[in-house]
Amino acid sequence: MSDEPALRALAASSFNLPDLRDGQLSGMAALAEGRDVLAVMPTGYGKSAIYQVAALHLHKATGRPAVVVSPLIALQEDQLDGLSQLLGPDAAVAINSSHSDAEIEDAWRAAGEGSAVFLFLAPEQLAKQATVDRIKALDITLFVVDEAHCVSSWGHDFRPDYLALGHVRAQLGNPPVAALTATASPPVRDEIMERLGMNKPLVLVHGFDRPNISLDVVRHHEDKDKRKAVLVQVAGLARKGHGLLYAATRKDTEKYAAKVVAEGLRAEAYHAGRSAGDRERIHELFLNDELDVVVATTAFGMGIDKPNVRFVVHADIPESLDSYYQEIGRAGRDGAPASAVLHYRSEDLGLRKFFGTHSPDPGSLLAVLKVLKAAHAPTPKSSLAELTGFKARRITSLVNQLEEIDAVSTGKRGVRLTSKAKLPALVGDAVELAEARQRVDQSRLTMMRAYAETDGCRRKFLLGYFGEDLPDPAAIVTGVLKPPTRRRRRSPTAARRRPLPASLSRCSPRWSIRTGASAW
DNA sequence: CGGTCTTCGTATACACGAAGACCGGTGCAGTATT
Repeated sequence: MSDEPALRALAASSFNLPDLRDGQLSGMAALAEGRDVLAVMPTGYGKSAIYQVAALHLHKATGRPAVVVSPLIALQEDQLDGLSQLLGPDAAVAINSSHSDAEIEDAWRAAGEGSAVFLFLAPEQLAKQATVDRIKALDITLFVVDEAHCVSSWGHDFRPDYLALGHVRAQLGNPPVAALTATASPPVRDEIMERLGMNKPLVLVHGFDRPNISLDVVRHHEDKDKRKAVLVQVAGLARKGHGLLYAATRKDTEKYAAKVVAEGLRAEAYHAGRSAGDRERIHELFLNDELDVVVATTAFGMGIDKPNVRFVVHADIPESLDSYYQEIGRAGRDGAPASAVLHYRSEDLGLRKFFGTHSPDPGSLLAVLKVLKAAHAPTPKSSLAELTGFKARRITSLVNQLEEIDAVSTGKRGVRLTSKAKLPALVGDAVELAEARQRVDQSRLTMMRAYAETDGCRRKFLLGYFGEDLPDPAAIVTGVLKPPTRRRRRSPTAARRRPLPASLSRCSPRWSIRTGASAW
């Protein structure tokens, strides 16, 4: 902990952060000492500062950079801008498809020559062995995984390269990992730690309880009635403040947006089918208070930090409480009252089941195994794609599945068959795993459904979901007091003491989780 | 799985319901085309 004063000074001098919040300093210190850190904190809490200050500290000592894996190019570029303003033009560089070859070479050079403190990449870049080799040569100080819940929620199918990050880290010589996320229930945290091969990480969980957000569910029988009620409610809320309406499909975002506009309000539909220009424009308008409502699919959200969002209404149920918490967490960041309302019909669960279900594919698994068996040597994924006729992404997904049952392993020279079992037996195991995953998806949805259908206190339900496995029992505290094992001084927390909003008055305040930091 | 759109049959109303097909989220990278 000897570095703490230096880290504190660096945070103040280089990042304009004279006051650090709970968990920030201990996270920085752990990383600076070479310990893995999992930080679970809402957007705007300051979790990025944890790795940024630590990386700058380590860079000053060694001249070597930190790698930051970040899922969206737009997010990377935002962070690049911010860091460049604070630390100078070359301090942060990015390797992604939005840059020319020349720019990318400049970035590598900046990282190699010691001017770059941060090297940003998407996980797909790390699927290329040449990229991993170049990073290995940089001897990086930290391996940062931003939006780490993507490891669990996107990794299995949508962006399978997330699952390989643990291997990448191993190939890099196991540098300390900083995994950051705004929401992760205990099972998701476990999966992040396992996938990234984290070793006794410092787990920091802060800022979960958001007492200024009221939680409501409106149940409906008929689809038509639900649509009307959503519209009436959003129109009413939007006359008093800005907010978000989440819908499940692109088409519905367009329909709702048109109706909200017909009510005389400023609204736009936002989804991945809109042009990059439109998406950027809508984002800007919303941040500048020039839109009353953004009607969006799940495409809208990551990286959005607007303090005065007054409501988040869901026209359709999300696929998990993790997603729901992340989405409603965009409300009320300024601490003023905000509403989160879920409009629920049990029939809406059908669409979520459709989205979540990925049936196992025994034929494709067998095809990959056959090629590997015939090869007798490590086969690069690119060759596997050629030999089987599958696309590279499909190969990554299939190899991930086979790797999870220890049928194959991925090394520097490619994928090889490591199991001596008969191929159909291996396929059977992989199918069983896929089915188990379907059951997990199902149980996540079941929890979401239970939230929608509970007659009890929803805040208690939500905090129970996220906090049930907090390692330190003292982390669950009574009211808003800090655990007695920590410093007795009460002034900082007492100052934050606030009465519960009327809508939450039925809730037992002892479920208020103020802080939970612990060593695992 | 449920909602929506299309087609078709009925049977003579210029519609209307039933049956069946189809569609549905999130982004990277790399390639082809202006």
